[in-house]
Amino acid sequence: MADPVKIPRPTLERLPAYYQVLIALREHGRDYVSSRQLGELTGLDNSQVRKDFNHFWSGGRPGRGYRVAELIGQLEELLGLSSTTEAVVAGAGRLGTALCSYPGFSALGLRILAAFENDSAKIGTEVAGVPVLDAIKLTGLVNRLGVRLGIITVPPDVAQVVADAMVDGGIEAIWNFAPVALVVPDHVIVRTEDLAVGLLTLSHHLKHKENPPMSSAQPQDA
Amino acid sequence: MADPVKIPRPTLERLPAYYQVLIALREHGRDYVSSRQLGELTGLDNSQVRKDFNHFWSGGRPGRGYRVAELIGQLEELLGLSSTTEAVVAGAGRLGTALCSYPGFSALGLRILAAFENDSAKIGTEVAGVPVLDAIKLTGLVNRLGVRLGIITVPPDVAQVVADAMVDGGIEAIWNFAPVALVVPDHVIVRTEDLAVGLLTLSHHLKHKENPPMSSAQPQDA
DNA sequence: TAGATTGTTAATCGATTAACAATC
DNA sequence: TAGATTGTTAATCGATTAACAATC
Repeated sequence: MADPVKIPRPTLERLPAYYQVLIALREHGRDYVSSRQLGELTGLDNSQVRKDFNHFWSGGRPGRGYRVAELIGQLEELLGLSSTTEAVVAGAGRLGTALCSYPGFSALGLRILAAFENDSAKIGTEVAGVPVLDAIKLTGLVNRLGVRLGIITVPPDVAQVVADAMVDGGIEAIWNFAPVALVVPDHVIVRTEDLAVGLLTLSHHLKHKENPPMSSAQPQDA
Repeated sequence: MADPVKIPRPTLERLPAYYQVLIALREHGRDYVSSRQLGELTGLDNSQVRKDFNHFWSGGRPGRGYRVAELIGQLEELLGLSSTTEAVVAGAGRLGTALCSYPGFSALGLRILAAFENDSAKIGTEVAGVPVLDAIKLTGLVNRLGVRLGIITVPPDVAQVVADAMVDGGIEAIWNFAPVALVVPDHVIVRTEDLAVGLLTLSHHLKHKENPPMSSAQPQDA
């Protein structure tokens, strides 16, 4: 396991894009891919592609490029896709259920064990095979099963309470979809997925029509 | 309107956080706020807070700070919140309907006019007051109403087709929730909201438990 | 006035891009 | 071998942080 890998955040956030492109390349039967091709496919500089990979791996073959299967394996190892991550969802509203049934997650190694709700009408039902349980059971179940990741899709005003319950149960990472800054102990990591950021970025660009925001990649065919 | 404002992306992405905190401060009846307080509330450096604001406004009062109401007004103007942005959603699945009923959007000036679907069972229904229409009508309606923003929540394999239909209708900005890189003309801006990025970032951190990802702000009370 | 906090310049830090010798 | 592409160092660029005179 010994893994002192320290990846810069910008690099880390680009890795999923490489991963998706590589999966597609593998499906097309491609054996090797060069940093230049990968750069075209993701809209990134080829020099940056090489630099990104070299943060965790230097297995490219000069003159040939990277072996697709090998690179995928490295990324899966690094990103934790080689093992399953179990998670619980707090909130079985529209967003919560959308996440429970999001098809891409299983391929990314995410397994949602249960959703938690206050609304008694929903308790006892199932969403896409995920049982909806009473919110008061959250801490206990998380603790008992040793779940490390909690996903929050409840309204903003109760998000902190839910986060506290998760932390009590031993959750180590929180994926927060409520637009609030959560207060958690230092050992717990939080990633807030604030839709307002995306929306406001777009409406700002719409208003001052000029340079585009991120991810306007111009992929070409492989 | 004359607005040659050129805001660096990192700054632009922090503005929504300031905005949310400011709204909360206004509700608490606060008149003034300093860059130091704002920094504590958002987890950012106070120097950075001032620098961010000075990209578009230098209306702070030395010795006092920023007038909350005034700053909110500036942000609303800059981010395009002072006017409504009309949008359509392609895909009335769980994620599409979740977005249609997302309560925070109206406060951000977003108005979803319609959702579009292929599934005839859903066509003709309503989601949170938003009519679900036949997908073949997308281009026509977008064109007729002059809608500028399109939101894509369809499965990855049809996302490009949907994007093309939007572009044909005259859409200028696409908020893409499908994990694919869309190919669009230069004048159309795309923001892809890829959940894989968030998930993989978290699972990576979980695996190599170390420094936390973004937005672990430690807000204090105002 | 004295104290606080701004706007802005300068110093630091880190990330991106360019360049190229090493090597398949 | 000749051609291609890597890994890595150096150069550039831009963003963050520190510092402070101006000013309310």
